[in-house]
Amino acid sequence: MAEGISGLKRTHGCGELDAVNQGEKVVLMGWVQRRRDHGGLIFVDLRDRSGLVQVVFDPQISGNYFQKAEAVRNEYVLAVTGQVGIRPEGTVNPNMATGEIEIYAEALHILNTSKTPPFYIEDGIDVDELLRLKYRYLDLRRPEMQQAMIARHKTTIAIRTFMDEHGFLEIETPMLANSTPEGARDYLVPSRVHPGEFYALPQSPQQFKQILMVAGMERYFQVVRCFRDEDLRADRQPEFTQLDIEMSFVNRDDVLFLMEEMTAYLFKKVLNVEIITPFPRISYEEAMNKYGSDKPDLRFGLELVDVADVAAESNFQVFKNILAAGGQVKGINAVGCGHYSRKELDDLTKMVAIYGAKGLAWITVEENGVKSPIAKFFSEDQINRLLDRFHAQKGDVLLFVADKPSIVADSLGHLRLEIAKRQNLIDNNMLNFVWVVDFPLLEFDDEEERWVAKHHMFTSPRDEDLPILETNPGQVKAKAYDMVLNGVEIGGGSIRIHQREIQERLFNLIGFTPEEAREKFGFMLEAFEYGAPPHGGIAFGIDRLVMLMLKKDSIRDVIAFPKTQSATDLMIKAPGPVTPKQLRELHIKLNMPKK
RNA sequence: GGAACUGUGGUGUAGUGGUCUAACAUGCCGGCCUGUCACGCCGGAGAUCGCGGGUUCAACUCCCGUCAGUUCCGCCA
Repeated sequence: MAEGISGLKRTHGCGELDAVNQGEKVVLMGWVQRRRDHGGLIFVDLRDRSGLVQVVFDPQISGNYFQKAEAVRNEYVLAVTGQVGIRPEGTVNPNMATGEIEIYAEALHILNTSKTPPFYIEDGIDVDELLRLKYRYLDLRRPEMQQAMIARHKTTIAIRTFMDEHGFLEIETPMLANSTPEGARDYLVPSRVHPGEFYALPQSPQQFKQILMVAGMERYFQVVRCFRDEDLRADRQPEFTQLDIEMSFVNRDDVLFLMEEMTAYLFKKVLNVEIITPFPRISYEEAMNKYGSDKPDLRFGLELVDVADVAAESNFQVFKNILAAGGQVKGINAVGCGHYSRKELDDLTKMVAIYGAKGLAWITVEENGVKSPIAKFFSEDQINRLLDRFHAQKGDVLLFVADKPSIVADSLGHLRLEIAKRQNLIDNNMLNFVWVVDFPLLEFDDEEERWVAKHHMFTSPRDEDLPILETNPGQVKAKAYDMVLNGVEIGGGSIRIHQREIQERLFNLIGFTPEEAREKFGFMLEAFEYGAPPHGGIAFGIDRLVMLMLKKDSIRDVIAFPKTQSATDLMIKAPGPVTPKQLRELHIKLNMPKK
């Protein structure tokens, strides 16, 4: 049934046509979106990447091709030859970009037939993710997915243009690299030539880009795939694309200013949106204190407020005990949630329990006074001070969590987001950029009982903190920075260590023996002795960036072939078994758990 | 490693222990129709209710296990 394309040359995209093309003879090629057979007249909406156009089969004009059009079904691939015409009075479709015109078909070639697809190819479908991923080639035919791929393409093109214009070189770094200590699990690749040895797919080209600075490349970037063998989330895939950047002879602000300029350029090029620069900066400490998060969403208020002083004066033993043990008592004002039922408050309690909070105390502000299970532990004056501090009005409810600082921040930080969502406090059209700076260099890992790098171990401490590096590691701040958009971390980087002596001190601090340091990073320590320039950089998550640009909820919607939460590809069925021969060549013997 | 939600014709859903011999919409197939655009009208086909076990006189429905998808916690320098 399918016919060849011989002698036919496509003249236009379906969506490119317009009233100005009236009278033109065109050849269109595309897929059948829908067929409406009226017996004596057949309409076919033909779709290609550019859009839709209505094709009319009329026996007077189409002759024998009319009978052929009767056999056409959804997703058939057609070549239509015909004339562009203005639609008759009263038949214009204002919902269609090409609704003023239609194509009077003079010839029809069926280039291919199609089975009935498992789901209809249109935007806004409500279909199981499993089906979409199994039939990804059909899912990707949907206009919104095509738009996502186009936006992604525009983003990377704009990145390359901007970087080129600012003196950056795109340099490729190896995919087959080494497993590194710290950080995420590596994807390993067995070496056939070196039995028992493995490459690792890069989690990021961190070391290579720093070596490129030592190598005098001065300004490097790369749009690069990175791999992390960790569990997935809506915004985390095992392989993801990073815009990796490194620059020599710069300080922190040089990097921040240039990256703001680049971000504004991208949003202008891709979305035609003006971004105001410079972006506000907020310290890690302030972000954690006010928003309970190192990636605060500043599109709304609902700041966290410390009430330790009032709690300490009260008779509420639960709060007092936690404070005595070094904990915090903080709260937020859930504005307008005063009507919440006991059940709704219990649901919020369950929500904060996810983040480790053992309870949620509440004070509801009513017409005359407050209602609260904990009010009896507070004097009237103490209650009034609390209400003042939160600017609480009638109809509000104050929500408190008392626990160790990390749990208070985590639970109230998420509660803040939840209340904002419920109360519709988030303007979906707002683009709120912020730099989070002055991260701690290190954090203490309770499990391993040692200091670990918060960003990574090549991040430079602030110069003024160098003297206390060994004596008070917890107080040392890093020359690190994250770019946050609407509460999502889209980029992170730092000024790096470029001196062997400081790098060795850091390795030592995080518990590397000199032997381990030499074994894993000897090449870097050595390179630093050959005139390493001061340098720093940043890496952006392109998937997340495009996701936010397009207001999608998952990076899967901006990745052509993403994986499911269990890290499988449902279309190609990866991962899969390999043959015994392949295993033998790799000197690998499987040791599977017995079922 | 853990928690929650979901799984019923191709698709999306309804059905919470017994006329369920599984309903509705859409899609699909056939017929009619020259201005539709989610075309309309008439007719038809299509489901061992994810899989395995258990409880019960009786299970789509309750219980246990398991698989898959999603969201989240841990994890993600």
